[in-house]
Amino acid sequence: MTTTPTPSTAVSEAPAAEEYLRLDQQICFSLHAASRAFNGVYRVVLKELGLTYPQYLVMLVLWERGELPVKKLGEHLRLDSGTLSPLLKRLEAAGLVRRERSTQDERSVHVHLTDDGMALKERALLVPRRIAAATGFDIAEITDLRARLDDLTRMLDAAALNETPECF
Amino acid sequence: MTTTPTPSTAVSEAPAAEEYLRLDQQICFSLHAASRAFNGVYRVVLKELGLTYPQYLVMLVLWERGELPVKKLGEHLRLDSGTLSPLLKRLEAAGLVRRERSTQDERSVHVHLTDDGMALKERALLVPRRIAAATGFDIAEITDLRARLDDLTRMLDAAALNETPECF
DNA sequence: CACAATTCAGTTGTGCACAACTAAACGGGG
DNA sequence: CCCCGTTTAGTTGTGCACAACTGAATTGTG
Repeated sequence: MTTTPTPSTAVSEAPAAEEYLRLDQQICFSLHAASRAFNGVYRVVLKELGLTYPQYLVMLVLWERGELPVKKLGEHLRLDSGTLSPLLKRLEAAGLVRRERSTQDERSVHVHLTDDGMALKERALLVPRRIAAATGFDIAEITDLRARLDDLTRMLDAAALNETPECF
Repeated sequence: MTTTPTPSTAVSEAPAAEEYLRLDQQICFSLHAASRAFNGVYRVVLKELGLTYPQYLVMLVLWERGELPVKKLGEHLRLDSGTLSPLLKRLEAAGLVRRERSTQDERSVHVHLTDDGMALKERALLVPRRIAAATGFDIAEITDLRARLDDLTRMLDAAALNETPECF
């Protein structure tokens, strides 16, 4: 195992490909694991608010922007109606939002906060500090990591569209 | 932004908390979105191998380590049996792995690669380069990002265990 | 106006993540 | 040897992600 650290002018290119496979294992696994670890901490912190992590993301957008059609909500969160429709129904069942079909355009459904939904924001204000404390990162580190992740997302989304059939 | 690094004796603490909420929205959303974007690119690339992204992660471990009990596989991937059991059944149904109960310890189930499973590695060797091309990041950037994400995961896992009930 | 294409939310089906639980097998202490 | 706590997979139930589809409303074009 791992017999050739620097293949250089080796007789076959197989070792290089194997190393790529190992690196790939590392980066894709790291991102996957970090996302799930993050999710796990939020799960604990949000439990007392009665929210899941994706529900919290939806509430964050609504707290900041007030009221939005499902379509816009999906654009902000990079989620489609297949995910949002049942999630919003659960938030509505919990009494945090109301969904009302627009009178101007009956195709679209506008999501409003209820009084309970707005009130929940006060309790949610404590969440970010608990999360920040859990990461142990300072503001600069968090901001930098965020920028890097957003770059990554942009690149990946662009690549998914092009679907680069021939890159080598 | 970040106008009040130390709120101290301010007249009201609302603005600082709101900013934290906004920053929180940014970082938790960024990680969530990056993970899903990554997943999406893998989904496209792995489609021709007939693998999902989590199935690919399992195969990567098996390609590198050969044969493992479910328990060890779960430790490597940070996944429990509730996720792995049905996933492994699907891989077995696809003819890529075999699951066999250990004769030494009948509680544990060992996961082996089949010939098809081993053969699939050859086709998978092309995957990492296609992903790397999609990110547009060079090796150094990927390695750095990976290190940062692993730090984050470690911190979050540690915090989840302590569950820091009073941090402020 | 009529009709085709588009937009929007919702539904269905598949797979993953995880908590909570079950059941079988193991292993050590009386 | 037997009991009891532990370990290990597996099952069940809930929720999210997403592809593929449906159906209603809207818009553009002849």
